[in-house]
Amino acid sequence: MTKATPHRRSRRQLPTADELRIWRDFIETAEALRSRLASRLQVESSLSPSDYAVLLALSEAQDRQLRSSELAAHIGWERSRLSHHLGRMERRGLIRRQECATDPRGAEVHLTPSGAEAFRGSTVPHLRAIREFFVDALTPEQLRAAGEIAAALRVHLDARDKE
Amino acid sequence: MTKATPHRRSRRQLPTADELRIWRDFIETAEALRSRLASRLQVESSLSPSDYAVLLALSEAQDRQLRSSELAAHIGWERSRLSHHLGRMERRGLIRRQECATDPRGAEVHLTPSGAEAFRGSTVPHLRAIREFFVDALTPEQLRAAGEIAAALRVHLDARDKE
DNA sequence: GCCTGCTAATTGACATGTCAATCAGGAGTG
DNA sequence: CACTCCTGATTGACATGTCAATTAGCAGGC
Repeated sequence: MTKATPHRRSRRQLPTADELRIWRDFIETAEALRSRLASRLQVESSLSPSDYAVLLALSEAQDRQLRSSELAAHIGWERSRLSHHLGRMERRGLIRRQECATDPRGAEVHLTPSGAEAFRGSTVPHLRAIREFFVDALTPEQLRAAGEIAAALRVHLDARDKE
Repeated sequence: MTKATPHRRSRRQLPTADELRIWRDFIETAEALRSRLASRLQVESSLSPSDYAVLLALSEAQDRQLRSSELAAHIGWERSRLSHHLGRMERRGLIRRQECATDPRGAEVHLTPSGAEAFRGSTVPHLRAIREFFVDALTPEQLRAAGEIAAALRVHLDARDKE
């Protein structure tokens, strides 16, 4: 698409060395954060961030249960990813799947008592790790800027989805 | 949380709802960016970002070869991850491993002509995607702030490594 | 020469993720 | 009802990553 020219840099050019360096710092740091948080949580609660996201959504849900597709939409996962992950979580006794009453094709995902317990136990360590690794590293202005940057990137990505 | 806080927030407290929202936006957006870039590159060049990182390091190396451990240090990977990845890349003909002349334990990783070719072909699409998904989404001030945020997070993480 | 311990790298088992294919049950149309 | 298409969800094959164990060779002390 030939777009009206931006007032800023030309959109056709490749990134400068500076821009590239920032990109690498940004993406590698985010990756390092993710991996650090994951290994911390693994030790402190035997849950991965993915487990946590699933359990969080279920905990907040009406009756502690959700249709599989609602759950997927809520946490923004592809269906097959969720299916595989639920299979693993079910084997570990964190959740249970049962046939949906209203639609025989569907599955209801239920939080088990053991899953609820694991979730409770991991909440504080999880939040503490986020503060420690992320919030404490930034000044209040940087934190605000981080939120704005994430929002801008998200909007831009979503916009490009539809084109 | 009603807190008459000093200049900085107390380090013991859990994150506020705002802080938590920013964290989630940040980490999920970074993840979305990574995945978007990966699938774009897969289509345009049949290389993953990991492949690209390995090929980039080798391309810049003296004689287009590196000791396996130097390569790992250069791109910041664990050894076993690199070993597995090199195995896959070797099967695809992108690199070649051969015994190191000076230390029989070591391996030299060489860029093959086919690997060099794949790398050349993927450079422009790669850079273009970075501009499109990342640089173009941000104002110059946001871009600068992103660099500073990444640096601050990195420093903080590294500092916590040593404690 | 023989231990002991260190370093380089690989391996195996397993967790996680993607993609394409599949299965089963609606739902609309003739 | 028969046909076709859509939707909900799972599955299998395979790519990727982590962790712990293993293989192999170097190096120092005795």
